[in-house]
Amino acid sequence: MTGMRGRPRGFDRDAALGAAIELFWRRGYEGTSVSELTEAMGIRPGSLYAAFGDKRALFAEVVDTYGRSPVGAFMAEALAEEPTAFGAFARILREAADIYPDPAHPAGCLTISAATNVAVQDAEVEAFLRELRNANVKVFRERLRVACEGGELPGDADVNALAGYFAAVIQGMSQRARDGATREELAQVARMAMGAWSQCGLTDLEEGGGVR
Amino acid sequence: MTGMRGRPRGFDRDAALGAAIELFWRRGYEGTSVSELTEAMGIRPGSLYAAFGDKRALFAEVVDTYGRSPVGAFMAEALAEEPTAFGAFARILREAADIYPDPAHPAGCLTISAATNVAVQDAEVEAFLRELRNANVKVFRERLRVACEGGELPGDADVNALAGYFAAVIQGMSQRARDGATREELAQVARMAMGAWSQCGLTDLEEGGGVR
DNA sequence: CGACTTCTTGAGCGAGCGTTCTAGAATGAC
DNA sequence: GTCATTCTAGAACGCTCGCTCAAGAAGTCG
Repeated sequence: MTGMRGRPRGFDRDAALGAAIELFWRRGYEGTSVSELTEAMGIRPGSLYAAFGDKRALFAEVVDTYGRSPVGAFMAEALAEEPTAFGAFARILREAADIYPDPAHPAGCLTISAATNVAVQDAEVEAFLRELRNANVKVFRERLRVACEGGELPGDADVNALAGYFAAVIQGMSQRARDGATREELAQVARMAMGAWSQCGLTDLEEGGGVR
Repeated sequence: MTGMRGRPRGFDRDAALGAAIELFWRRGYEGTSVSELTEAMGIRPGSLYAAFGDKRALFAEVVDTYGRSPVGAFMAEALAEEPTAFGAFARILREAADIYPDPAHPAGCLTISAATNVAVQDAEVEAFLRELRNANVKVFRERLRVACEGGELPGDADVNALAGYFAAVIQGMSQRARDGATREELAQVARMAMGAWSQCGLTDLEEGGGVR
């Protein structure tokens, strides 16, 4: 009962997982086939299923591992470390503009890209992805609520709308990065997006005529 | 050489196309199988291939038809009809908040949903979808350029960034609608998004310390 | 040394994919 | 009527999918 018994694994599990991350990041959940995975990971299907379960479980582990990586966790870190909500969201947008187009890895955010995928047949995976999306919005909302209670935002600020707004912008930045937007363009988008901060759902700029 | 020869078509082509639109709108390109299509359209595969070509051609026709429909053309109409760029984009956002969550049809924008799909295996379809996305940004950019030349915007306004910004927000609104966001939430998002207008890439709100 | 356990290999499973084929049915032209 | 043409119905094509299985290889145990 000392060392583990049986034939030892013949490949580096972490390296194989890294290859899976890269592949899922680039091509999404359903866009990546098991045979592509086994080829990229350098193993045979039997080994994949023995080491990771099935494709769904592997994807879940990929998302989890990515979320703990420096690139994947930058939002959570900003929300936790910045003293003000304004500082946190400004930093998130600024860093997203740096990270998303970085050629060192596939463009955009793995989580957002995977979660944005609308072609998912598998109902369980679809629910999983929807949870990923809404979890992000929920975290934003919570941070904004704290800002309201702390007095940084007016007590009647619409945290729902602000959270939805930032989620939308960030997701859009990820997609724009995938479509080839440069770091400079994304930085500008980030700067403009923070312009909404001064509004907080208070100002009413309805104008331009009553079409519809 | 008078009437068309051969056995006449036994189904309503427009109605069948409408069913295909509904299906592609809900489930995306790759999420919709030909057998699902034939069932929803009430025809057999042979009839589908005879009338529409193949799945790709059918999808292209779906996108085109949707783009000419009132719901699909609201952006182009706003850009063409509103005298100011501000009015056009404000109207686009306002109408998107109305249309995207409308339960009369699948949530969000067919074009954006389909184009956002990252799981597309077929390289040609992927290129087609990318073009759809970038065409939108391009149209925005052009309208903003006109606004610069007309004096509505400062001549050195960053039309690239503004166009990318609005594209990102609108895409995010479509996705939020698909995730169940209400008309009210989207209307708030739209209002906030227009707050960026006053900036036009001039203001610099870099602050919050030099983390990163 | 076996006995036991675990991993690897490679073939192959059933199901679904997009698509095509064959037969026959329904029309206009002559 | 007969022919050419066009559509319909249904079976089936080849392919890929995610996944499994049987056999053997490579270790730790006693």
